[in-house]
Amino acid sequence: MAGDRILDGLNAAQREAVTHDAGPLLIIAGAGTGKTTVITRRIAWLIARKKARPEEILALTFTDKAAAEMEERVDQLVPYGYADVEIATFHAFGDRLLREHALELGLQPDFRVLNRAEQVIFFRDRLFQFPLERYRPLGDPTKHLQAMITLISRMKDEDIAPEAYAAHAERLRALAAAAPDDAELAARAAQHAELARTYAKYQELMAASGAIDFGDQIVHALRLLRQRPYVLGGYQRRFKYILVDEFQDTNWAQFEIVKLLGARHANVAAVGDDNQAIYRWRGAAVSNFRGFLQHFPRARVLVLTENYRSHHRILDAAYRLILNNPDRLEESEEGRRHGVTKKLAAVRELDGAEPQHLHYETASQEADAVAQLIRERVEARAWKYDDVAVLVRSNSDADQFLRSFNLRGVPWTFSGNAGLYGRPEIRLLIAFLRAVAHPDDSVSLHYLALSDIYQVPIVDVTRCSTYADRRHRWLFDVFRRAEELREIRDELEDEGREAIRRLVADLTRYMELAREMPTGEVLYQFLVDSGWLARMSKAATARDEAEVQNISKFFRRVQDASKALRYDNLREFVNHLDGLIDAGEDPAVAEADVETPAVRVLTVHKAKGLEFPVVFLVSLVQDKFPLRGRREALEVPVELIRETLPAGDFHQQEERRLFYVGMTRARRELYLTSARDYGGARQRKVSQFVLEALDLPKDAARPFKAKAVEEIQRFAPPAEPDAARLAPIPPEQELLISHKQVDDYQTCPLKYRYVHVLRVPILRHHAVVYGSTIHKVVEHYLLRRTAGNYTSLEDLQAVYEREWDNQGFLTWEHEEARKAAGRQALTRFWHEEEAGGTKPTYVEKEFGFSLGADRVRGRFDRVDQDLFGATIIDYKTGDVAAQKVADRRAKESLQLKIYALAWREMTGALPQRVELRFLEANLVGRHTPDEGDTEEAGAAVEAAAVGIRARAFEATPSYSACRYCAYNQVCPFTATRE
DNA sequence: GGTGTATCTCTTTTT
DNA sequence: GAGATACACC
Repeated sequence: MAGDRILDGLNAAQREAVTHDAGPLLIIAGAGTGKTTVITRRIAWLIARKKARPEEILALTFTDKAAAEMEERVDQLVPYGYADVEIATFHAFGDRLLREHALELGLQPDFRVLNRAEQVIFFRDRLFQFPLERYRPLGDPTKHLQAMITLISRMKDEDIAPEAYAAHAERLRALAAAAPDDAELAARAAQHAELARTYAKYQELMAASGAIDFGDQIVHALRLLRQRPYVLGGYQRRFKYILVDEFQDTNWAQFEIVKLLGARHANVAAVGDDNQAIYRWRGAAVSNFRGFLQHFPRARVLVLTENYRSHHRILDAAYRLILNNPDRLEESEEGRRHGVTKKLAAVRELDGAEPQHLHYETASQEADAVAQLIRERVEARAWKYDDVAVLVRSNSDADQFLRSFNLRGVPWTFSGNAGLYGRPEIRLLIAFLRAVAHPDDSVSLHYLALSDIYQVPIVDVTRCSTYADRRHRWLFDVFRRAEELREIRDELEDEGREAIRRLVADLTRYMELAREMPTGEVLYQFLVDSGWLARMSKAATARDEAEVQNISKFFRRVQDASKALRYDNLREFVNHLDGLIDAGEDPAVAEADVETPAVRVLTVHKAKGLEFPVVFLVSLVQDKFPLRGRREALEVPVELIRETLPAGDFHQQEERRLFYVGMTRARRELYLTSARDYGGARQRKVSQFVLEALDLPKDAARPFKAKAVEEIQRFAPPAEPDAARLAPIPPEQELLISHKQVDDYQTCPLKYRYVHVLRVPILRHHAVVYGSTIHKVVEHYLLRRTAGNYTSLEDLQAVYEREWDNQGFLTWEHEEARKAAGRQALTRFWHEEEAGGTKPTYVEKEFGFSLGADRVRGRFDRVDQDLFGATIIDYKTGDVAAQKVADRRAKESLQLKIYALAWREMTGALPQRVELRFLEANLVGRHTPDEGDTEEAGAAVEAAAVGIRARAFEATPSYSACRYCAYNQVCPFTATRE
């Protein structure tokens, strides 16, 4: 009988686990101890011994991948091929329950499951239906949206219903009422009340539109089992045996489901390793381990410690590390009672080298040394490339290594989790789709025109953009009428003329096609016509191949997404895609071909469950690994959390477990590497985990030197296609420059080029549109006042109505709310001015002064003069919370520094004060400028002028610069991954 | 030891 | 651009 085969090769503890007859069972399976083997064989054993029929067994996992793998291994073991065992992820299982009982739960039977990006869109589309205030600021209504969605999702992990949250908020309100002096408590009560109402509203709206989210797949299923005893009874009778994989990753709600389903037979077997719990941040409750023993006090506990992966030197180091975590199961009361020990013993890899720590001077030396070592060892035939894995804590740590691998000719694959929409080939396709769907999207058209496919000379594109921008026309219209517009026609070279003609003809044709064809077909046609398809089919290099795979991945997404649309047409699709991108969707780039041997670079999280002969854990310095802990923007109130929270610094403990996971991936060799300098100003300390694992003294860092030449090579800027560089502006020629130009150049020279040189037209952001409307109204009032004319409040409001521009608002509710807020701010402004505001000396006063060969120009919103001197005032509409912030903004404003300099240049004296008047917040930021400010202003202007004259427009991407840049969708250097 | 300024980072991933 | 932290300075 098959029994022999099922127990073949198992050690004693494994055999016990597999053949455990009935009753609850907790299997604590350390890294590499054959966890999956035990589960799959146990399933096979239960069937072979007729303990249960296949359909009476339920096995729950976390990932689709794990479920698929388990299913395959069970199939191999169970002779008759009847794969009726219910092997599913928690979510898939919950989903099935819901679909079978949708009506009883008040759900539409064909409900849709929204992913994160779709949730964001759903919420944003209905943002103004939510009872929000504090968490929906009008200047940036979606500011807290992501945080609220995360909060709701965490609430579901913890099995906290909207009513429970509301009750908590109510308790806080009562407490606050009892303590009227505690302003902080009152604020907290109000915030939670707002969030609780929002959570309830979210559930209501989701139900009304027939949608659920991933969290609902668990909590609705839980509700079903709780509220419908006959449903619960049915499943309890059916599932005689339940197995849970990766038990340390279950959250509270998931364990509740397991408890309910297993209540009748109590044949629940959970398998996991508390030392490998690395998903606390998404709700995993390590305390479920202890919870299991409390819920099933008579549970059998088996500990697997025979490790089939690594040799003892690696295992000992990992154990030394993990001993530093106080909260381990083996230290707990329950753990002791059951004699849990987690010290792993090597049984296959008998001996090997101690894990090594390699420390370097700089990050690039570290990366280079790793690359070189791998190469040497491969050339010496000691390793193969695909024996080696480089594990990083954060995706961004991988860059340096990939660059070094390129330099040394080491083949690699990187499994990141994003970046598809950032690939140049995909950006181009998206730009194409946008240009066809929205002829007024000049940014995309601009990108398309300059692309390899159309190759319109940059001079010609710039000429057309500038023309379009000055006349407020679409770039597309200017292209289309290039032959008629004399200013354009006479200046175009033949080459440009032909390229533009081709571009316009193509786009027109695709617009026609898009009227009837689904998006996928339009895109396909473009790939054919542009010659890409032909090029793709003869992809020669690995790079080409990656490009092709990315394109086909995007293609599949296009087809998936168009299915979700009511009408599959290009416009709908592009709007949908823009929504998704805006909501943060960014699929991973295509996985590289696994057949070519290559070093695998991946995050430690992704490496969980995998093993490699050689492992490098890299960038091991404090604040990188362990990464500094960050709190969630909105947190589940601790009072509502039912699981026992771990004691002490649990962030650091989780990082340590993650490090443990990383170390225990290695079979034969483990290298821990670090460097002193990672590009910041500060020296970095070697990760405490390295010292703990290797039992090193605190000063164990030993620097190495790299060769200077290699250093220089690596810092060489990436080769940039030299786009018809124009001659610099000679020193004798005057350069006109404004504070906005200086500011843009400082932010990023390439942004400066987009805005002020190429003049790529963009849609203005609602906050900008709104700001300029308010500005105009204020200006109208002040000008009249200076001239001695009275303006009634009604007239002021009339001007406001007339000047109102509805560009860019999220929805009409947003527009209405903003408009009302503006009306209020203007009313207040009017009252204050009428009640005795000083009469302005100048309004909208132009200024200009020379700084060397440069001439700085601009315009003061308002200048008030009195006996003590001048006050320069600039009006703002932004959101400022406190006086301190307003003052700081005034103090740090480059604009005001330049204004102060201008005033001194023109009058000989510094203004006594500069002010930022925040109209909506009703705050005034004040600052007294000094020589330091004017010096700084002069230096900033000069630095920008030098760059602009030299036409130096290299991008300086950074998180903050790119985040709100209007060009981040088409800019090849953007630091945003969207 | 307290305060002000300089510096750094802005994860991890599944359903 | 915000928020946290490290460091310098008193």
